Amino acid sequence: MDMVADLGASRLYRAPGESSHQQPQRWFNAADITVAHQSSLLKQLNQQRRQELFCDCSVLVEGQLFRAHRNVLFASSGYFRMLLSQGPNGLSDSVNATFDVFSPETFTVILDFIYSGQLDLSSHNVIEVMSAASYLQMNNVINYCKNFIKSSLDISVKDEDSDRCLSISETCSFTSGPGEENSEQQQQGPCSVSPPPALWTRDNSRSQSGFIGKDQDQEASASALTNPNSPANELNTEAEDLQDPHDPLYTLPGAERRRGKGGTKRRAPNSARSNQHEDLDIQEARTQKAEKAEELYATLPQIVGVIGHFNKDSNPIMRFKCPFCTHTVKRKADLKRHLRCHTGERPYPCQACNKRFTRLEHLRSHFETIHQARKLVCRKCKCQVTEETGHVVCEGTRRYRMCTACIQEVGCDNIPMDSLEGTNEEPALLLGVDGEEEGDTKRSWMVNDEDDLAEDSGADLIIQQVDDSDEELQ
DNA sequence: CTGGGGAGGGGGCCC
DNA sequence: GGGGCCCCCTCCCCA
Repeated sequence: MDMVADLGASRLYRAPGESSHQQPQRWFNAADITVAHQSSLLKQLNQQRRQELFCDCSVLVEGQLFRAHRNVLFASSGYFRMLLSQGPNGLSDSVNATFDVFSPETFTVILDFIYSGQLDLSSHNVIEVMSAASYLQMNNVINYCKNFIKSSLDISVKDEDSDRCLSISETCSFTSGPGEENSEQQQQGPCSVSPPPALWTRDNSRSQSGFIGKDQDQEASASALTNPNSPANELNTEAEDLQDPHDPLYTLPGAERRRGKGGTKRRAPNSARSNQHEDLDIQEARTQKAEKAEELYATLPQIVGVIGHFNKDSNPIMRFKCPFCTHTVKRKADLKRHLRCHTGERPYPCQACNKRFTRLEHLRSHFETIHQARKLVCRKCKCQVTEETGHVVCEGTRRYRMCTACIQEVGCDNIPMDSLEGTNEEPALLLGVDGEEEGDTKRSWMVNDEDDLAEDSGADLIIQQVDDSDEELQ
């Protein structure tokens, strides 16, 4: 094979047996050759695995036996790296691993990915695959799952792009590195100088550039897949790598909040309603988000239970692991609560300012602080006031208290005072999902305290605990 | 630029 | 399992 051109890092080679005067010439890129070789090697290893040739590692998943090569597992999974490196060097005996925290079907997907670079994800298996990948410390698989979920749920991007909203029921298949499909594409001609990007193939044949190009994160991820030196492609050896806060793919809704909080805060409560179309889009997106979050929750119980810790008697303690991060909790209910920070679900809207919250207690706290002026502290001089001395001042939907002295100092004319005494206005209500008043339990934090509320009852404020879909209908 | 305070969010845990 | 409380942390605003 003659080297005919040197394009820096990318060298071109002429195919064997072809002279320079033969037409048409077939040029080979050095990267193409590498990729083709990797593909061929992986294929070979996969064949050996299927024929159980040279397999020196047995993995038992819920009673089903998988045979594999320990060096392949070692190179692919931080868990196996840890497991295999604990054994004596030069071990000739086969190594066994047993798992009960994920299903054989899930491990099949993982193993197929290890040996082919293709990850068969669907809405039905993505959570379980992600959880298993997290357990096995396979960062690249986690990232693919994140991308899949991100594109399906569109959970972490506030500006919902309807073009990118994929149906979660669609099946998706990722190809990483030198897969068969890749190599086919690469041999299309001499023009392919750079390595082909990772394939994102979907049933509806969404164009890869169209999808990836809209999101730099995804683009980075795609290039990382093809670049063996990319940090995202490096195999994880550190536990903390599982949730890298600097990982561009790991955009927590919480992080989004922190970045965008100021903007949201500055926005007038009703400004969002200025554009009816925008409103409808947001409502539609919220409905989708809530539905998909529900679908996500529905898949959880079978996969998140892991035994990760031991108590003082060395008995295992069951903990529930978040499929999105390394966080574990004792109770499934706590996990469900935690998951809201990943799904972006905010089921508790404040009817006074439309702000939404992940928890009822946060809504309550917000309402009491912002709209009820429950704090018996003068906002100006911070002195303690009473129901009598602390006059409630209205500022839009916001209310706070000021002492008599501060009010006189500022000047009564400048302050919109709350005309509470003798008002006939409706007290604040907490309504149920269907718009009816809820029982005493849920009303207690707002309505039972009639004495406190008497002063604030001028607010025609209604708080509803509704789910998204209900709210959209209003 | 910096520190304090307000507001919001998340985790642990009890009822 | 849900509700609620407490605590801590982060972010933003403002003086």
